[in-house]
Amino acid sequence: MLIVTWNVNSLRARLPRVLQLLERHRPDVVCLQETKVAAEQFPVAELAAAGYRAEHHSGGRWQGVAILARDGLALADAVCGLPGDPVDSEARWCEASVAGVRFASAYVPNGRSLDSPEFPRKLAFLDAAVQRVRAAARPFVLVGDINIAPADADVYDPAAFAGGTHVTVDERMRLGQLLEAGLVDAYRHVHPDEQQFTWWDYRAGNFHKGLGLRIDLALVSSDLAERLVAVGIDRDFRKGPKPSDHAPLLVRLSSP
DNA sequence: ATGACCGCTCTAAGCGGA
Repeated sequence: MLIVTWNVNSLRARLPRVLQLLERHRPDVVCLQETKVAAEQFPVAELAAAGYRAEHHSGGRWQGVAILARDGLALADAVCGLPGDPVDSEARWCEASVAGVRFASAYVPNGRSLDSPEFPRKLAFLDAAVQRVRAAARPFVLVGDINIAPADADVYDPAAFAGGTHVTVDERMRLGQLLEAGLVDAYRHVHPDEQQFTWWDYRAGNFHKGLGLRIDLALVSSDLAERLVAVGIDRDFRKGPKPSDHAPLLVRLSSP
């Protein structure tokens, strides 16, 4: 099973690149974040023509998450929203089951700055995610733009991020709780020592300078971690015409 | 160099993103 997670920064603006990804990799499951599309504008027909069906939680101009399944795979039991998230007006979490695996596509709040009200809101979202993961049946896959760099090795310049979001003890403690709940950071599990990023600021030529963060994660339940065959980041999708500022993360599981 | 982008839209030198 090939699973992809990708923050597309607008599904409407990125549709050509999403279709390119579907054609190139033929993934079984694709979790999208920051679709930034109203429900009635979700490109159902275009995705169907490419051989995919979607469940989505769409919030209009901001946020938005989706789960796509390749034709022939059962896509069932979709649920929008994260129980326990104190903000229910933002589309940041959706779940669906594909081929017997429960998937959550998550777009964790950015947090903006440590003194912003958005920062405790980010922590509260993460607390709710921990509760959900503890309660969820296995096999379970939580993927998405988690907006936390797990370790300093996942940051191009840790000194530059000191005092900022994405690297604080408060955020990393909650990521640790997700792992303690039985999830495995699939990229780090397969690549214990490599430094690769999933996001690079559009500005300042940061992508071409290699200045990025690893903040898009695939967290798989331990029963699935045994089946990890390959985990990679397709940097080609950060290149070329109208790229997202995130690159897709690809996770391949062997057959059970 | 505390610079540089991109997509959204109540099209504003506005906001949010990370």
